[in-house]
Amino acid sequence: MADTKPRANPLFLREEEIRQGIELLFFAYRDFTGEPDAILAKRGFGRAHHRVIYFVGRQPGMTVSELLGILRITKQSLSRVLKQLVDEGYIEQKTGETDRRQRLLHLTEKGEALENELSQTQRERIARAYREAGAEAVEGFRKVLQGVTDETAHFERYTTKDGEP
Amino acid sequence: MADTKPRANPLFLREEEIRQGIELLFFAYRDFTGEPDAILAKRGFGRAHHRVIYFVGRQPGMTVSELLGILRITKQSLSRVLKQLVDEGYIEQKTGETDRRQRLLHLTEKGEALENELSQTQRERIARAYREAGAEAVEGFRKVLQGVTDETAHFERYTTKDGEP
DNA sequence: GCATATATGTCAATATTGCTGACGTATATC
DNA sequence: GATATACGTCAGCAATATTGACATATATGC
Repeated sequence: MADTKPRANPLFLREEEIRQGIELLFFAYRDFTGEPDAILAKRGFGRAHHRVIYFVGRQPGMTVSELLGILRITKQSLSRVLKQLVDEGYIEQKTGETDRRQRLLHLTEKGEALENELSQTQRERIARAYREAGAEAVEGFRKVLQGVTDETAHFERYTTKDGEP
Repeated sequence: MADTKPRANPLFLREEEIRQGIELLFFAYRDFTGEPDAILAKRGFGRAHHRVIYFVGRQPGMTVSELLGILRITKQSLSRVLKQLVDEGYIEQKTGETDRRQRLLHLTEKGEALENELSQTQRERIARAYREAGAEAVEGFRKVLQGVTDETAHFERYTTKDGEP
């Protein structure tokens, strides 16, 4: 199993390469969430609040069901953070016009301000990484991460929406 | 702020591109941790146990301090999961020879078996994504994720260690 | 050799975020 | 009118993180 001559065993290199990928994901995610977490903590919020604010900001008028599908958590879990965000004036719920059972989610001004503050650190981080790596690398980054992601359900519908704004 | 003609505003496209990066990271990480989480749940473990087992398997003989530096959690948090893993026979602690205060961490056979089972799903996922995306894309993926990661401390030391096995 | 620093462990209290199960209300649909 | 769907809520439980305080063993500097 343990070959001491790395050059002699291409499978070892492959394994090493793959494990580097695993670790890159871990470290990148760890550092990526660090700064927003600190901002959130000041307001008594956590990462779950960030996710809700982010996706509602991304797709205003989103329904609760759609959000649940993206986050892949239970409605009880979502309900807790969503209620807080509504109660504290970050998110508004508007009754759906075609289907009055729906509660369409929107950021308030206060919510938008927080969204901006939170995602700014992340946007800067990504922008810097993109700039330093170059356009070609960015395309590779996208291809690989798409491949890592499950090709199912909401993600597809959600991400292919960029065609028509 | 809201330009309705996307083509006319290159900054809008850039923003869109960057937000896609944010989302790719979120979705990839979400799906990447899904399978191991299910395996862990059967043994009464969580994601934190996985991280410990993974990194100890990656660098046998690692100290507790080094592990803390990688995970960036408090020693109390680590202590809880580490104690469980030691008590249940997944990890062994050996007193350091040069520094007897250290408790060098190693996987037992049982620990290696679990490590393998857990990371296999992730290795397969990464391997598939790499295969489908191609070598050049992989290089881009690495460049960008390195850029997203903080260039500090333990990560550097840890990842540049692959030169001498 | 003594003071101090470091590596590690532990107890206690608290917060966030996830889960399951059960139940309720409003609205749509067949 | 029966049934399904969208959403909300109460209650309890578990995993993971935090802070703060304190303890032990060993290393290191003077």
